Amino acid sequence: MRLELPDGKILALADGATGTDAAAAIGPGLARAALAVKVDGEVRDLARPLPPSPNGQPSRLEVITNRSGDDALELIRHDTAHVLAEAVLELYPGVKISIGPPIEGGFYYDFEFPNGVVINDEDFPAIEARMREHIDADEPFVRQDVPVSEALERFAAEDQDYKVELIEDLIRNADPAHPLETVSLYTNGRFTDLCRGPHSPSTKRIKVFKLQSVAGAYWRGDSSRQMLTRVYGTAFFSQADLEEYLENLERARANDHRKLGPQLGLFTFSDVSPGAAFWLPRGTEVFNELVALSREMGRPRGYEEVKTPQIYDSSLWVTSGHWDKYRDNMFVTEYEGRQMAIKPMNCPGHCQLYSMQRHSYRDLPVRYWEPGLLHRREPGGVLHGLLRVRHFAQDDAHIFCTEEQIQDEVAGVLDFAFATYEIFGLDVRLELSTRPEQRIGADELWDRSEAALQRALEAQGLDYVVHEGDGAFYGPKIDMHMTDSLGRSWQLGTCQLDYNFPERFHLVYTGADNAEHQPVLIHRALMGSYERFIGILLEHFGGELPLWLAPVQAIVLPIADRHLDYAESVLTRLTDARLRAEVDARGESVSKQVRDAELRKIPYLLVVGDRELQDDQVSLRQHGQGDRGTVAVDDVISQLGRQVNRRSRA
RNA sequence: GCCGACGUAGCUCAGCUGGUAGAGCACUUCACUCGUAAUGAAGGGGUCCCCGGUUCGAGUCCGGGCGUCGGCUCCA
Repeated sequence: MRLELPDGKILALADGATGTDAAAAIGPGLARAALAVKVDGEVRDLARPLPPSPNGQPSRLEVITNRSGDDALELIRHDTAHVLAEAVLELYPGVKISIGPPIEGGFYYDFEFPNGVVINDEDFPAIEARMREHIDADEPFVRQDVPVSEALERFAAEDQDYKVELIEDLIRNADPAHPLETVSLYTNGRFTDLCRGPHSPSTKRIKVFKLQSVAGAYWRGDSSRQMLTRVYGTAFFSQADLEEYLENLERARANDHRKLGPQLGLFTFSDVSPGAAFWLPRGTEVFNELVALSREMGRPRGYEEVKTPQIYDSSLWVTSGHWDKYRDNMFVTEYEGRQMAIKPMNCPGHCQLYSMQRHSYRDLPVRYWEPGLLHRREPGGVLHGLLRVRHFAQDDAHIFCTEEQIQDEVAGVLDFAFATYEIFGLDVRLELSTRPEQRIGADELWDRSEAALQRALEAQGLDYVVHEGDGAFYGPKIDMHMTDSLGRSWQLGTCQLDYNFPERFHLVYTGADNAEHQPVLIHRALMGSYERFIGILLEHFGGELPLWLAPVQAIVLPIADRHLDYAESVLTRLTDARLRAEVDARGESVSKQVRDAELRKIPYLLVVGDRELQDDQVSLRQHGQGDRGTVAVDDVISQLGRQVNRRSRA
């Protein structure tokens, strides 16, 4: 067989040659360092025969070593997961093992511990020590392809119910034309696991590893099933790499908005209202700037601001379908014998508002925008700083349009979204979510809606992934996602196409034919919730918000008390120019004032002393950039003003 | 909601095996009036998350609740 190496050379080997043979043929050093081979993109064990190339062309072959980056890390992390299971089985007799894949940054393994056994991170040292023994023992990973019946018997005999279930599912899900005959098992030491592979040659290839945390995780991700104990860990080829990884994690934690927010005096939380932020004056400034941005950008795009009630009769929620599907997640109240609910979303209110007017086709699209306050009864376990709250405001709009206008409107929403994200330099990922199992409306309407959204995405040549079944109960949607400081993904914007609410609310417009027609509804939010958006922004900027958004844009630092009057006069001029500024009047040393202002990440520090006072100047210092020299007060004001007006990011 | 951990001053944390609470920062006052990342001294400040229990005695042990954190499930 012929193989093409990364440098373009062609390697000829006998048929049936293994990955080991290939590595050895290239060089003895490589053979020693080899962990696996990658053939036409598929990572395979060294010991396995290389697959015949599909079309007579040479297969592309790459030998994976510890310098192969993620491919190599994934291998040893998967190896480490096996060693973890091996150690846990020995230390906790009766434990049932389920699955243990490599993941971004590490691996996990899920266990069911025997009754009454609870483990936590205090148990890690003992488990790690046992793992270390197996690694030092240099146990080879041996692959065996065995008949399914044999595998089933084996795991049933060991009471490994989860493995039995996995094999049974593999059998069930196999292509009927090619029923499953064998499954692969990997053995290292006395431990054998059902596993697709691949693995490195032996446990000795794991250099450094660390168990990180335990967590609960449902078997097969199904909340109606057994909760297992998941142990997370990671592995690297060197101690230095591990340490760098841990330091990065630590740094990311410093950028956590839950830390930055209170630190910068933006918001806090209190037990008296879990899941709802208390916005301090500085945070409220930031919040209001974002609302102003939405308003300012929406106006020329034809959005009209409206205000709708917070609390509605349950009949409205029955009409919208929320009463059936989401009542448990709404705050319900009652007075004067009427059942009421606080709005968890704005759409029913906007539909109600639309329905109370007459609309001509000439008026469409109607675009109602409202930075509406919403409350959702989120279960306690899901709350997360500003990113998942019970009380929040959305930059929510509802577009009522004709079917012919859908393409343009969705395109307009996407343009608006990208224009917004561009201001902050945010990269978003697009997801198209299609009809969920629990839904309202005819399938034919869903067909049209999904197709329309897909066309809009493709017309603009945008990259997106499809999430089957993740749509809203009333329509499919395009979601825009961002990642937080710890790599978790959060939805910001959404654009949802809905034929259902217009029908349920009997929405109409008068067409050119003087007959009544039903409009289509587009739900959209771009920042998502202002709360979540601020959380993401704080992490994105590491707390160093751009000048236009900074809660305090400039602080005047008097060198001595005799400069206080001058400092105050500079402050007045800054404030008159609509800049958010302060004077540090504490009488501390300049060094101390500078330090504190830098820690508060205030963009500009204006130091004033005898020299500046004389010439109507300030000594300008920019956050993180140091001294910028002496500048006339008027120049500072106009310079900052320009920067604010441009909403520049620098 | 589920699994695990945690909950001490505004913040960050210390408080060993139960004997009635401590530091740094912040804050107040006084002195210093200072030229770009911490001037010094003194002082005020705590239902040790809440409710029960064990005990002569609970911040510390036990049970329940609430909240937070890490995950899982969910997220209109």
